[in-house]
Amino acid sequence: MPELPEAETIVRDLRRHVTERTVTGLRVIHADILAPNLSPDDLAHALVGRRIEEIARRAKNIVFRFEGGPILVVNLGMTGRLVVSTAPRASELRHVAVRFDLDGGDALLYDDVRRFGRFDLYSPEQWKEREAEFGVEPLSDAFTAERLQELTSRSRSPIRNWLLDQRRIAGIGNIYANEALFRARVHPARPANTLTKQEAARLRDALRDVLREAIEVRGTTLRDYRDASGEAGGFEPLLKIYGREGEPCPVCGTPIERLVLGNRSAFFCPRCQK
DNA sequence: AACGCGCCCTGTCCGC
DNA sequence: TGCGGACAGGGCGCGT
Repeated sequence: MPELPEAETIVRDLRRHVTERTVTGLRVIHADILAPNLSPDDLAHALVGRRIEEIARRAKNIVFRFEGGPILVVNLGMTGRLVVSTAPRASELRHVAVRFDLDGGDALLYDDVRRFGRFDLYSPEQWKEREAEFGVEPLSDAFTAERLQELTSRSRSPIRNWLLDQRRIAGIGNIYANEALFRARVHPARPANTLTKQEAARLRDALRDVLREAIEVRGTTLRDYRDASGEAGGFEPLLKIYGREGEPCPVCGTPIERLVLGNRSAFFCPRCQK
């Protein structure tokens, strides 16, 4: 997915549309997106008749807190969408996996072509435990240059791979990892523990800048991502490096190159990124 | 224990 | 027009 900015956009949209609403019915069309220990009946029993009290984001997850305690955590995988049924674009959904009927007559739809997404149900205690496994939120005050330097110093992984591990920094995916490394002028294959203090500081700032800018324009749509109204995000034209193999580097004009790290593409300028 | 890899699944695009 | 292969915002479980 949907990385941090896209999940954040959806959370903000859903807060307006479905907070304080009660789930009056629930239909699971594709049960394979449910966690292995979770049946459609379990989900319905836990949530039907309950009011959504709060919607939040943690890493790339969308967290629904229901009255009385149950917490539904939705990870959108690569192609998951959460769209309100009254949006004009809702009729374009072709792969609805779960439908939440809401008081008032409309519904919240979960659509997912590839079905890599996942629904998990937790008690507050269980979620507290699970949540602790995620790393620092990059937009929080806790994410300082010193913290990043300290974290990177303990790994020899290529920095692009390192950034994708949700247990270290939460919410970074392949697009924003590549964009931030370009802005920080750090080569994606650099072992994490070789970053200098200055490079770590630049990377910290670059991550925060790119995530904030992407949230500002409601995320990046390459193919599948949509907000809660079914609309595309606006950051794709603002990508400087991701998906731009062969195009001139926007800084120096050198053709952008692609390499594969850990089975995923990394894009970089061979001249700007050391 | 940390890291890399293959896999889950469907759709699209590109070259032949 | 059809077909095979590569590739896609993620994350888990496995083996080393």
